[in-house]
Amino acid sequence: MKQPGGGRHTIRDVAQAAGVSISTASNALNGTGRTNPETREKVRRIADELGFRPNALARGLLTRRSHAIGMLTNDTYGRLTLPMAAGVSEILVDHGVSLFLCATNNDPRLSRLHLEALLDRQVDGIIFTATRIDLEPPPELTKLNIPVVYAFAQGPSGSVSFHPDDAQGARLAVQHLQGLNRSRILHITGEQNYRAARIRAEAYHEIVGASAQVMFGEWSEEWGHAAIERVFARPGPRPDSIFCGSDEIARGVIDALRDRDISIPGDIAVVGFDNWEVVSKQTRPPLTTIDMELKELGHQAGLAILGLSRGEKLEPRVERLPCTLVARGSA
Amino acid sequence: MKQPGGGRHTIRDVAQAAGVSISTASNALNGTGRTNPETREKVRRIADELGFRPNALARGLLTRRSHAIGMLTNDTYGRLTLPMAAGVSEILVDHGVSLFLCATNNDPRLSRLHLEALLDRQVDGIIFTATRIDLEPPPELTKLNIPVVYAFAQGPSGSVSFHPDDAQGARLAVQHLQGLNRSRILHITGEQNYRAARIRAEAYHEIVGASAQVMFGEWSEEWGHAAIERVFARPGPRPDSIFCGSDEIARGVIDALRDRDISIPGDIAVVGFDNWEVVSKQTRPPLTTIDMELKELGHQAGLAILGLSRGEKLEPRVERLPCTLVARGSA
DNA sequence: CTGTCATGCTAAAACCTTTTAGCAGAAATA
DNA sequence: TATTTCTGCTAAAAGGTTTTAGCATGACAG
Repeated sequence: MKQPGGGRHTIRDVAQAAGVSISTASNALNGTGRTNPETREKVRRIADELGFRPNALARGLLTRRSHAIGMLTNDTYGRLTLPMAAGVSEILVDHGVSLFLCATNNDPRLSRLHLEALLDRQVDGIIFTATRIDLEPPPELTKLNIPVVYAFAQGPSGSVSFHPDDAQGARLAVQHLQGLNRSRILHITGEQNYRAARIRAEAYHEIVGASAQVMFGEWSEEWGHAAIERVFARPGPRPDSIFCGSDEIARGVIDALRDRDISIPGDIAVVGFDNWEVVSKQTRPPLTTIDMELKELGHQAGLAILGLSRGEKLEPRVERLPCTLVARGSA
Repeated sequence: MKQPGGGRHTIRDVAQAAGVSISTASNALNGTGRTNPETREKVRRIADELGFRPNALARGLLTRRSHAIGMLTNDTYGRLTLPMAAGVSEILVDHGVSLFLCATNNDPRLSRLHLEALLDRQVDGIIFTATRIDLEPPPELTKLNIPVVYAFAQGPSGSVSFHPDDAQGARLAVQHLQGLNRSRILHITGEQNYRAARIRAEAYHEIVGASAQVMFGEWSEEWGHAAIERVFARPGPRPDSIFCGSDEIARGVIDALRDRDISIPGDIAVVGFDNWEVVSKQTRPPLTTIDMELKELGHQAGLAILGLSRGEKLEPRVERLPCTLVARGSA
């Protein structure tokens, strides 16, 4: 039933087969204009039989809406970007919108290349994501005359951005430990120049008060080890619980504690941050941790860009989405 | 300098500003037709000044090449799919081709939805990827009249597909252990109904010969633990080295061996499979493992689909790309 | 019987680009 | 001088869709 040209049926074919004009066919299919119900049904039936699907390029050219949006991501597909991308895509697909994925790999040249390609393709909007929360998005983005949404990344003032609520997540963790009657809560986290690390540490500090003690380091399992070593090397009372800045750090911490035959959570309870299942489900005992709900964050970003691309006005804001606590064995 | 319509400059604007016709402008910019060098330079200069970039939709409509390709992926962005996607994208971007990422999540409805969207957008080709190597690709794919390439997934006969060379990877691992004078090599791997697991086990068997011993199980750290437990529970000689089917399994194995105060690699050498750095760099000692070169696999798939989309004929084949061994501390 | 209006349809323009065919004028050839 | 060839350009068509303006037809009101 395909055309000899190897291509697909066009609306011409539908119109011809139905014995109407192209415009009537278009109107019938889209429910626009005035059409006799009978004609409409007939056209639709025939379009169905022919397997007609409109050419998105032609449609986009005319309507100036490509029904595609671009996602510019910073890192080579880290574990943070991806659940978000899945969330975004999940929302878009049901609205007939497709997703261009552009990995910029932190390379400005690639960044520009991808951005230009997206503009050439008349994308309806762009989602900018960065793993390193403190990295500034490329300034070109702000001058665009298509909507931009920032996810997990700091947008310029006047923009819409979505973040996990790091402070609330930290409070969740600490309060969970306090609920277990722990009072000497230590916080072992990643690099201080990460905004997320600072926000979490601050929230922790506010709740715990004077006894607060923060150890900044790296976002690695190794640092978890090293930190425990340091804690046990010095005199004074031991913590009865540890709030870790990432699951990887928590894994290092737990392994180091096990090496010292400390019982978890009996002697020391441990809470992580990320709910990266490949880590958190594999520690012994399994890790109680904070989930940043990245997929939901993707949903929100997707909905936002969808609305903006339709011309809806969204008030500029930094939306902080609540984290949840996933209780497993370690606390 | 932008048009009042909020849009971008069109080739009209360029032609007008240069005082030539649209066709001359097009010819000058694309180097087609016969153009006076002077005119050509002038047009190009003006296009540059105006920041003109051709509308990809209009161009695609006419040339019937959208310069976009779709990547249909099975899983919600697992660690296998993503390095490949990065590799694909890396190749494409330099040819001005963009990548639609479609996560089908193993849902046939989503699969169809994404596929239709891709066809509507006139993509120049599709790359199909599946994490579970034994999953059949949707049969719709075979009837398409645009090129399809399979990566990490079994294509139907007559198709082009790319895989890591599992057999060669397994041989690499075993021969490395033999080079360390290990003779009692045990193979702990994942589910037997994975083709990759069977291929690797077979290659291992061929080299090791009579002393071969394969333990199939799950692709998890836990199974690594359990397997070691089982090995140490039974009588008879212990292995002097273990070839694991994945880094996660290897991690479980190493942890279990450490718990028993077995020295690694002194008493038992361990080799993994995947080179998933977040695991392999964090074991103690760091894991010697097989890298499947997924990014390179992505490169190859990208080049293949690019060629096919240009009308080049590629002979149908299953290409197996060599794995490499990454030596760290564990063997 | 004339004028107004609603209905159902269509022709044509528009979106932006590439490409084909062809037109003048100049230069080269016969 | 008359013809051909080359050069540099342009008008127009094409690609597939949506949308605007308008055309008959028939119903209805005055």
